Amino acid sequence: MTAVLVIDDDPYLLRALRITLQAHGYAVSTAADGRSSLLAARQNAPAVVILDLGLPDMDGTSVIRELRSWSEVPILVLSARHGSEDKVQALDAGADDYITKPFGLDELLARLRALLRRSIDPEQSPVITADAFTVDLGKRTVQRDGQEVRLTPTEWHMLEVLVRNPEKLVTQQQLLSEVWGPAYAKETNYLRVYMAQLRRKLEPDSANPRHLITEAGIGYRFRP
Amino acid sequence: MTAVLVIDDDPYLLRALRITLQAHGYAVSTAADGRSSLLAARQNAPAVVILDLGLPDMDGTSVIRELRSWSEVPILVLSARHGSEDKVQALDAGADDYITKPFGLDELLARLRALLRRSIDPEQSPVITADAFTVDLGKRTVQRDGQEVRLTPTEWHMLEVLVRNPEKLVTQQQLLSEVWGPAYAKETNYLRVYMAQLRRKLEPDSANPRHLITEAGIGYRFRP
DNA sequence: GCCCATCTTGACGAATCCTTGACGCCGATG
DNA sequence: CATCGGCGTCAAGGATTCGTCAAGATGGGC
Repeated sequence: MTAVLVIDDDPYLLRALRITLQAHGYAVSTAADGRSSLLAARQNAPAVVILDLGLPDMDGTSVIRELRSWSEVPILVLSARHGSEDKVQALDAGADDYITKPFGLDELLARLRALLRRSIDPEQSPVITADAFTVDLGKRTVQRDGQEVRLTPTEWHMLEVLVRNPEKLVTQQQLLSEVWGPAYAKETNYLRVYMAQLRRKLEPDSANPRHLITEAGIGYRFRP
Repeated sequence: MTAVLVIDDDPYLLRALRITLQAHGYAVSTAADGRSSLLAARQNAPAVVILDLGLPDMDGTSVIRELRSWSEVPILVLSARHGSEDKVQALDAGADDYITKPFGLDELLARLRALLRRSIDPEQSPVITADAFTVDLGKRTVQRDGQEVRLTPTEWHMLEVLVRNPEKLVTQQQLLSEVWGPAYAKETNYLRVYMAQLRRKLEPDSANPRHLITEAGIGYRFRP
């Protein structure tokens, strides 16, 4: 099921969107201000974000920029402001689409479909195999010996970053800022703890990892 | 230069778009009806298509569908019709965005940028080959005889400096200050130790190096 | 309010990497 | 022919980083 994060400070509109989206088969999570929305985006890793500009605590374009600094999730902006300037600002900050209020719900849904079509399609085969385990990026699941492995959100997020860059070295800073945020660049402890978790769950011999390789002093690498 | 195909049967709008787009650095080709536009799309392989609905010979959604049947190029639709139905139809047919007339040119340009941002695929990293080994600067890997060679951070850093300046002489001071910092200009010991390491790992005959050449008294040189 | 899963934090031996110094080789020089 | 400086080699130690574990802290669901 496709996960959508709706960010809006108007409880009525929020409720209407939640009901409509759920009726069309989306899994909906919500946030009412900029700060909590960034947190929610990190934890839920939604497939698409619907963002109402004019939040109480943060500038709209700031939210977009923060999101973009670590995520490529498609962003659809809602706004009451029709001016060209606002649109250009939001789009150039990293938004993918911009609808002005009032809008038709069917138009919103159609634009949502258009965005999702783009973001899922280019993933040729969202399934990555590493002979010991299989990662399905679309379904957000991992299998090992035909058995599904349960990962915590953070474990998954970290695995996803590595798996999306096969063979490529991902630096500790990249991982930390992707998963925990740019402010955590010094907490390399987290990496060690979670890498151990991942290896225990995924590697046949976690003492001699074959797919989740550490490059001492630099970062980690996923080898299919 | 980014190639844009503009499809519009209104010669004035067409001219305005051409001039604006060219002024912003795009290469513009045009078509005035459905049939010729499909031909143009095949021949020019544009990076993005701007399509005005309401062409004389074909239905707008038909053009989109035809295009989509063989191309994934982003499509931005212009239309005079504000109805939800038209938008939904176009978007579900495969369009990526939909603007209604009249529209601001800067909004059009911003939406164009948003579409193009999505479609640039992750470029493959530059690979440097030296017939005995290959260096992938993007993945940060070195291969020799198809086998991956593991380098320590310092080894890699030093190799990187040399490989980024093929055939060029890199002085000892340049190497030292790049890898260890400007304060280490006297520690030519390091260079000897690490150059030996690199040659042992990479050169077929480390006693007679063919790619990592010493220029006595001056520095080192990488020869592909 | 309690329980459970998850995340954070700190400490420890183990593994890896960097530094340092000694030694021999070679060509240049006097 | 003897000396000297620059280079390659090697290995030991010390410094840094990594893997591992387990005990709190946190937060959501009931």
